[in-house]
Amino acid sequence: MPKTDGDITKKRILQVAEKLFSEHGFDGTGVDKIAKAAGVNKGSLYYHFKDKNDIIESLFQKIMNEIQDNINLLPKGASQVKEVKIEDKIKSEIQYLNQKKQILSILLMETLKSGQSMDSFIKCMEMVIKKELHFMHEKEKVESLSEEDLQRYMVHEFFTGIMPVISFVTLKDKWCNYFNCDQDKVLEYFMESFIDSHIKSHRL
Amino acid sequence: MPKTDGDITKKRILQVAEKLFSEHGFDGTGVDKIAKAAGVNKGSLYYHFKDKNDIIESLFQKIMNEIQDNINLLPKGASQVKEVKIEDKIKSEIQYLNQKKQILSILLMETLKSGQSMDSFIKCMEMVIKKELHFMHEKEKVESLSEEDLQRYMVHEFFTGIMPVISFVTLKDKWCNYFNCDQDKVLEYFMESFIDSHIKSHRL
Amino acid sequence: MPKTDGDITKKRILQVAEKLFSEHGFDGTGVDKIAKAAGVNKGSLYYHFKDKNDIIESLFQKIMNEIQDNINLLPKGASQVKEVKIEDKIKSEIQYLNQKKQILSILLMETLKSGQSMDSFIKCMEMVIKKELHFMHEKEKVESLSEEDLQRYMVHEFFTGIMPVISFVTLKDKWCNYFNCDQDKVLEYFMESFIDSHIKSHRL
Amino acid sequence: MPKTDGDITKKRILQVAEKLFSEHGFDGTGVDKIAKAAGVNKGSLYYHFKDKNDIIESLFQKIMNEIQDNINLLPKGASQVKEVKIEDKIKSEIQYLNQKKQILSILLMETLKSGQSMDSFIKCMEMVIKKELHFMHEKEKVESLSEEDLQRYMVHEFFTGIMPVISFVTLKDKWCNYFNCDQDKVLEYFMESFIDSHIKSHRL
DNA sequence: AATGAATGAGCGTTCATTCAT
DNA sequence: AATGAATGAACGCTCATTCAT
Repeated sequence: MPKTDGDITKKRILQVAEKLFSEHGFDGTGVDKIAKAAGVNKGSLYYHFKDKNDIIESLFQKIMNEIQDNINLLPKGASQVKEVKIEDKIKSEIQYLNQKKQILSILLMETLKSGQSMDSFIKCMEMVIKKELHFMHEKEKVESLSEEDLQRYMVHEFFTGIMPVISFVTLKDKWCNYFNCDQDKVLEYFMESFIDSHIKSHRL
Repeated sequence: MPKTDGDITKKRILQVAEKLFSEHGFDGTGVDKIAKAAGVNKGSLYYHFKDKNDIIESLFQKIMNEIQDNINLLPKGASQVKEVKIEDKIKSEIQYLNQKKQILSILLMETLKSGQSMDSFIKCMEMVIKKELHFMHEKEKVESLSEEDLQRYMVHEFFTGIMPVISFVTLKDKWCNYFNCDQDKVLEYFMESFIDSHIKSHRL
Repeated sequence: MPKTDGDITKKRILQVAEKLFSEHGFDGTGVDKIAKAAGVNKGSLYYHFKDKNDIIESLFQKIMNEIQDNINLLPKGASQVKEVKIEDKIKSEIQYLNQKKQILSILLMETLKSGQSMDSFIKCMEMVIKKELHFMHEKEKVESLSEEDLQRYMVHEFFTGIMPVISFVTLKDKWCNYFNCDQDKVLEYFMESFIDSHIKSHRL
Repeated sequence: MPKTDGDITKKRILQVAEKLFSEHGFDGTGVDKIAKAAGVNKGSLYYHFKDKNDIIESLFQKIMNEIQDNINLLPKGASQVKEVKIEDKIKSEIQYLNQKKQILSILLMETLKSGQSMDSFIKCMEMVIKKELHFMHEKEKVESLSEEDLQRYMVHEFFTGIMPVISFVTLKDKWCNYFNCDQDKVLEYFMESFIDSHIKSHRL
């Protein structure tokens, strides 16, 4: 009985799967539970996705496409880099990644498994860093970078720029819960720290 | 220090479990596989551990105890903070965490699951940071810190100090594989970055 | 003779189903695979056939009808029994059955299942034998046969006449593959054997 | 709760599986049904067999071994070929194969599927024919046969000797049911036919 | 301390079938 | 006449766990 459009069903499955995977991990989430939570029959789920892996891969593809297409880390209202205060820029970046924290958790969890060749998290973050790079500097400058300088830049941005922020958005809830402290305070502390460490290192 | 056969078996199970959990995640690793890889009977495994959870919890306890007891981040040969060059100190820290990267991956993976109350990774890192804090400063100074300053310090150390390093040790293999680059080079780049960002922020 | 699109679709489904059933058995062939291989929608398949069983039954009906209507075991060109050399007659019989080997395999497989009441293979072969009987002898002679003599004849023809030939057409490919030998050679050997055994028994 | 010996369980599973496979085919028989019929848990079944295929393969192995080891087609009491009347020899052969009709049906059904590389039925019958060959003739004579003569012999024995008998034991129940006739009568008719055709061809 | 056997619930997946459009 | 979507039962198989020996 096709009461609903197929694409809507597919979207609902993806939404629910993203939530459940981020809550219990990929292996910890049964297909039954996804189907039930999405309000669809298990067989129907397999009409839309060839297997369980296809679900997580669709999720990966979705975030990749979104980064590729939509990313714009400027705060709303601003249209040029120079107009923006660094604090606002970071805040808006954190805000964006915070919206994506579910899929980011999943990506990170899966990439941490050393026994499989998954590297979507790195691939994804590579895109983010390169987008940012092209966004902040003139084309010629970027293209004149040596392979080695690029790697140096990537390592720097990934491990001391991206990872603190990703850790923050994916772990801040548990952090606040564990230390029984206020989310806003922690955000404030994190901003200070991040500016003092990673951001300062840019300006030198 | 295992004296009986039973303790040896138990130790072997834990070793194997740590390896497998870090490779395929907790939920991705079956008890059968642990038993087979450890060369013990499945029933025997249940003689030593009450259930699968007991295995991972033993692993957590083990790393906690180790941090509590053994941690000494001074490079070999040095006995006082001032004698040590900051580069050597970081290197020795990375070396130590690198040895523990399996259990750290597991801890991080499990803590990333937002749907369960696991926070061992945070608890563990709290211990590391506090050890370090007491190690670097005089007792009175530490105890005179306000609750707020402590949190500020914790946030700073965790997100911009610990997390870059943990990310590095747990992801460097995949990073090098993905970018097809040399481990030593990446370590060098990371050290530079880390000193330039987190470490510089200490000295200001 | 299909005049409408629907009949063409139906025919294509039957063709594909015959192929797939003979390759993987009835239970080993999914409706999805038939539909996909036939290039039709699964729902469409259920428009033409009420269920999966209906497909195989249509196949059975088709071969029954064909035997009833078309069978003519005389080699082309000949119009009377006496004109035909026995070797040619057998060859043309084998040729005919060889064309039908797919459906024959299916019939045989299904009839071998002792747990269900299917006996289409026997029914089908009964028709073949009786056709042959009427074809070779005068009507009165045939009708004068006692019930017992008929059974004796049927048993003889089925088990020592039909079954060797059916076995040959349905298994010769695997035979040649297994013994790594030439199809033509095997046909030659079979012809000799068959003439020496079953056919000789006719003439005595 | 290991109340019964493992080997007994395994044997019971094989027994039941043989029955069910011969009744409904391999694909037509669910693992659940085997387990239930054998009175064991499904999980237990998978303790003894690595997968469903392993069950059928064990069955194949069993009949192979049996043919290899035990086959003795002489009627009880006789110890030499010459002492035995041909009728008795055939009868005892039919009797033996009749005991094995379940596995023979399975073998034949599976080998009839042209889409898979299974040829156990042929392999099995090859063994039977070769055993028989060595049994009937002196060693030197057998070994002096040319490759071609051997193939000729194999084809002859398989298609006009073995297949009629196999067909008889596997289909006689359905035959009698279909024609509503007596098993003993049909056996009698078959014996006559078989002697008149295949057996006569030996003596010429 | 260890083993082999068993258990039942759940896994991911495919099945034959239905039906509104 | 055909399609896409859905359904629920069943599939083959693995899971964590138990227990008599």
